[in-house]
Amino acid sequence: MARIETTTTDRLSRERILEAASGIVEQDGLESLSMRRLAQELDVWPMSVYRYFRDKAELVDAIVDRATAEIGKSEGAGGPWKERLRSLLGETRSTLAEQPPEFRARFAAPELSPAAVRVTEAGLGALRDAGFSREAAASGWRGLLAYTIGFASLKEGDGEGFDHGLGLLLDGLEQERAAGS
Amino acid sequence: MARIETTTTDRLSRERILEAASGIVEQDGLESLSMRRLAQELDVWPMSVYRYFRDKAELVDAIVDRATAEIGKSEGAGGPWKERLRSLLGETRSTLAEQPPEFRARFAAPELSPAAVRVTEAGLGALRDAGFSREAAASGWRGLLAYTIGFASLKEGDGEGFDHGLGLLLDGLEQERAAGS
DNA sequence: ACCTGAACACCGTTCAAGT
DNA sequence: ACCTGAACACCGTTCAAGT
Repeated sequence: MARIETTTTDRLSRERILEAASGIVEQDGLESLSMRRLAQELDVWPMSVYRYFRDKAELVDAIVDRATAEIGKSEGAGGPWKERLRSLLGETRSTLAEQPPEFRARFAAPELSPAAVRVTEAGLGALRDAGFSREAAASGWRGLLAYTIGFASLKEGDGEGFDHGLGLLLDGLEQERAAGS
Repeated sequence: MARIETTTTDRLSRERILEAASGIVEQDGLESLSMRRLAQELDVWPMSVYRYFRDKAELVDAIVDRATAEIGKSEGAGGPWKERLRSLLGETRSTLAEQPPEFRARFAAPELSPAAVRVTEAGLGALRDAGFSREAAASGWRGLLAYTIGFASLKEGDGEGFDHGLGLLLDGLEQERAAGS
């Protein structure tokens, strides 16, 4: 049996840094994330992290992207449009609800988050497929996204009541489309 | 002409501290607010602020309360219920839109903010007056508040489209009430 | 008793000094 | 050229020393 070199700490990498950083945020909140504590948890010099991330802001950006990376990945183009939107926004709500408020705020400025861009494209696609004009789709999506982000912010309850209000919005949009307004 | 004692700095007070702190947040954002900078701006020793606020968290609480203090103050009990809610939520949205995301997050945990409590009471009152059951009013309010907070979070545009989606929710709730569900 | 300000235990980041 | 770690310019807050 050859002696095995057990370097308990693997080589540093963006992925390993992000994993540790996400763990800190999940456990103790964003305000507990410091470059120094992160480095300590990785058993690395504080400055080593700066090889992989320009500064703390870039690191936080990457954490948010990672936390929201799965949203909207599984959405196909098939099925009734209301079901597609229910599924897309339900997934968005439940994922955002787990994140700190600062993370949710990024979804409201879609250009800052790849996931927000993807979700918006999927949502607009569903509305366009359903026959909404470009303007109606954009306006409708704005309301649906606002409702979803807001509900994710509500501290009390899980997603209770989310589907109900979402149904009101979707039915209302459907009625408007039928009326051709 | 008697010599006038021009102590350029008035006596320190909660109000004076809050004014200066709010100014810093408005100008440079919440992350720029530090006890040390605040004291410097007030031309006071850093520790003097601690006479009026236990710690920074209590100070920030007070800033949020101050920033949202006017919401829902002018709402009477008269007029059509949908108009009452439009006015209440419109005011809520425009006020929250000016605040940093961390401030908005407090509205989602109403027990933390006197203003959120007041707005929720006013909103529930309007729904109850309109004939909604306690359960229907609570559920409906949850959706309306979520929509409003979410819309306030959207970075692009002012309140454009807010009334439209709000109308869909209100009309939907009205239809449900009529159907007696 | 009150006020002061030094001190403690932190930050993010720069940069000179070492290899 | 790379890596290190001392140093800089900050934090919030405690607390001993002065009045």
